[in-house]
Amino acid sequence: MSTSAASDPGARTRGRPRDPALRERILDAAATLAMTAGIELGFERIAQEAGASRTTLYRWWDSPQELLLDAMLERTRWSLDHDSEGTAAARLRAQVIDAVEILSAPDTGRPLRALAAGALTNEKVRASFIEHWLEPRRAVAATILEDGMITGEFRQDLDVQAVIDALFSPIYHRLLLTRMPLGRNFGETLWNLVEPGLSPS
Amino acid sequence: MSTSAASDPGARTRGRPRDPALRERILDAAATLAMTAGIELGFERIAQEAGASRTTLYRWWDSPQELLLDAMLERTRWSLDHDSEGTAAARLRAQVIDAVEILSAPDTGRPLRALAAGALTNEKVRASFIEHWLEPRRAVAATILEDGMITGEFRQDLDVQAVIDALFSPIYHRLLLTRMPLGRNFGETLWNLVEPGLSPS
Amino acid sequence: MSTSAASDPGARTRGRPRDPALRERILDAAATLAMTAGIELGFERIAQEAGASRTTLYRWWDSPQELLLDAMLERTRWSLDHDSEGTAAARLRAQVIDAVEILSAPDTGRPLRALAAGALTNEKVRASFIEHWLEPRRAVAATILEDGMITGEFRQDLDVQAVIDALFSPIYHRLLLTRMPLGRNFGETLWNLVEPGLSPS
Amino acid sequence: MSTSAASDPGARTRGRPRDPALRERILDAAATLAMTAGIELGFERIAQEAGASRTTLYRWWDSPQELLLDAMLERTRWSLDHDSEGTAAARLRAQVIDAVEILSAPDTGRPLRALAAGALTNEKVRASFIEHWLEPRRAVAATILEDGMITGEFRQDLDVQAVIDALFSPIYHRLLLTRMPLGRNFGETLWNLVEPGLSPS
DNA sequence: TTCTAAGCGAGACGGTACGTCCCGTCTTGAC
DNA sequence: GTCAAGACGGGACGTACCGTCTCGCTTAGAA
Repeated sequence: MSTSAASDPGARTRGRPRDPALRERILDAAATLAMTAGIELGFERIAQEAGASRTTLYRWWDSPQELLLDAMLERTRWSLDHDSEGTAAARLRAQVIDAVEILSAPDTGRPLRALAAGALTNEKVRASFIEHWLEPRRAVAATILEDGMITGEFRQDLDVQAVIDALFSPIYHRLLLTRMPLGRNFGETLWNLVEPGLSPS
Repeated sequence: MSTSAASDPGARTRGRPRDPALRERILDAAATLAMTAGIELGFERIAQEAGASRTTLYRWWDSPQELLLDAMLERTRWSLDHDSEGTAAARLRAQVIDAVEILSAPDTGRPLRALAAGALTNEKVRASFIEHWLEPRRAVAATILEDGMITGEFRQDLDVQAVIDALFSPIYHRLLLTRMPLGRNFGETLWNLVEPGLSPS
Repeated sequence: MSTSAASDPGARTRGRPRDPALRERILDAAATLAMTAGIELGFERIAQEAGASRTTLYRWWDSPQELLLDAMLERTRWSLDHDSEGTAAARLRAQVIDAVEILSAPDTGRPLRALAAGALTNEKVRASFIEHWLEPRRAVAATILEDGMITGEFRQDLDVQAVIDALFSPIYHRLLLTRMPLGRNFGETLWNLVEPGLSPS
Repeated sequence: MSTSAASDPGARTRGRPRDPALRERILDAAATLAMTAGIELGFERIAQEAGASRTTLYRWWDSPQELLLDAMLERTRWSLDHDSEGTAAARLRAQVIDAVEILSAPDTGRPLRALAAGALTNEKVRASFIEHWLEPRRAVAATILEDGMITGEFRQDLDVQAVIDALFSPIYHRLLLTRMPLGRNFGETLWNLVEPGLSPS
């Protein structure tokens, strides 16, 4: 149910059609609540905030966090598109810096905390979160890394996943747990630290 | 109240003294539940498991997660002691490998997930978790790094906190979110990746 | 909420309609418990006895005693109807004897004790108890008394409320506090005692 | 334990003697609380108010209400002494008027409500209440009535207990349940109403 | 003086009921 | 078929007292 945003356009169904505006209101409400209020996200509150019925939420989503994930996915298009020009190093560096920038913004970072909390609590949420949020972004980085390995810009024997972990997980770590400053330069610091390990010989 | 494990030895108080065996039973119950069952940790279940009264738990802890943190702190002494011999690099490398080892063990990793979930939900839990779990371990690594910087083994201009993030947060990331394999070699891979960024020029 | 037994017949409301059978089961449970067990009446036990959820009781009543009052009001129609034939004296006398009879029956008297205990503890219960239980019955007696005063059967200067007190409060007193025998003749004794004070000159 | 105010004077016991001042403070606290606050009387609050330990209260009384009864008995000596001069009618009339006066005073009436509530809830309290409070006062009235019956001032066939009920229970009824005005004249009204039923033929 | 019994305060502990919150399911009527 | 409204069972929460207990300190008479 969740994250199946599209209702197949050709599907001519009987009965009252789903209200698209309502869906938007619900997603908005979830995003707003996740940003302003704390972590406590429940169908009850979202429904109230959206002026919708709780029943409706249950019809379309299995948990508030999956709902929130839908909201986040529609509202944050970050770093799924990227330049294909320049060196692999430059492109990867830009990715890291972008990530810091976006995750430090409250309207992305805050809901992400709620999402992460959900992922830790609920296995299904975790799977969705990885599949629809983390993995697509890791894939972009992976592509760049593999490009660089092919062109010889990077070492041939890199463990791609480990590199991605080293570059990006510190950002999530600071956002979610330590709350250390996520300033502009943190991305650069991180890159400078890991970059030497990428170059050949 | 929580994490104030210290039993003031000279404190001759009036009133019935606290039952130490009971405390142990409770901490055990929490640790066990956190390892076997899922994340859902509640005073109700812990009390039942420990054969204690729910009221008693409320008397001593503010939340199940703080209770669990106490249990973890008493049961996991990991990496607060470390050799002071060998090169800084070797000692730091050992730290990373140790961390992987211990966090991948179920009786540490599982409760840690519950703890992290609590930290994301409850600000007070987060503070305690950082103060009593994360920070002491980061401090050890920080000391080694600073040693290496003084002896010239590492670059002078390292951002110590960022280095620690790069080395350790990937482990937590895999444990908590991606659940990618946390095998023996992951520590080494990580170290090999970051190490070049530590050496001077 | 309480004692608003009225089901507005025309009220076509949206939402799932209230289950009338459930309501009956709850009232029955309360009445039964109040009769058999002691005074300790709690939502917990009533819910269990009725096979209902505690939440449901809270939805409809503010206290177990108000619930019980509802039950009593629906089950005891005593002395709200009365003959309008015969002398005022005869009718009043019948009222008193009736009262003794009914209050000495366990299925009315026992719950009434619980109700009175509630009325002493909880101001709201007291108000309801007076409004819905005591007052309507006093009103009947008052009407008879006033009839008699108009026709000259009784003295003109009677303090109606005081007469009612003298005639009926001894019954409650015996039921609730002294537990002295509430036999058939007690009503007659009482009547014979007070009656001389009612006649003119 | 309760209502055994006197420590047998000859009893020379070992050990620390009971602190009489403390006992007074506790009784005072109970009386004060019963007068000002509502009905909710508990050992917890009394102990706090009296600056005593809860344990101490449990040592000496079985329930807060029994404690309160002790307090009332020591503080209210009402109508246990009475004139033995004048006609029986005059003396009985004075008794009724006195009762109204005293029960309408807040420092007697309010605690009495708490006491009555306890009597309805707890069988032991009820027994004590009747034995030490109600019965002694009824006995005085009974004596007067019997005097009058012997002298021929009253009818020979009176049901003494019923007469007492008719005269006094309305006062308790108003105090405890209806809260109708308990003014000066209520006693007289009551007397005037019942008195005709007492005189011979 | 020392011993011993009791009074007393402090506080731990198990336990019960409370009233609330949110959850997930259901049943209805309206669109 | 969608949606709002709302009843219902259920579980956990955090709190308030309750009654019992185990301490240590104190106060006395008895040995």
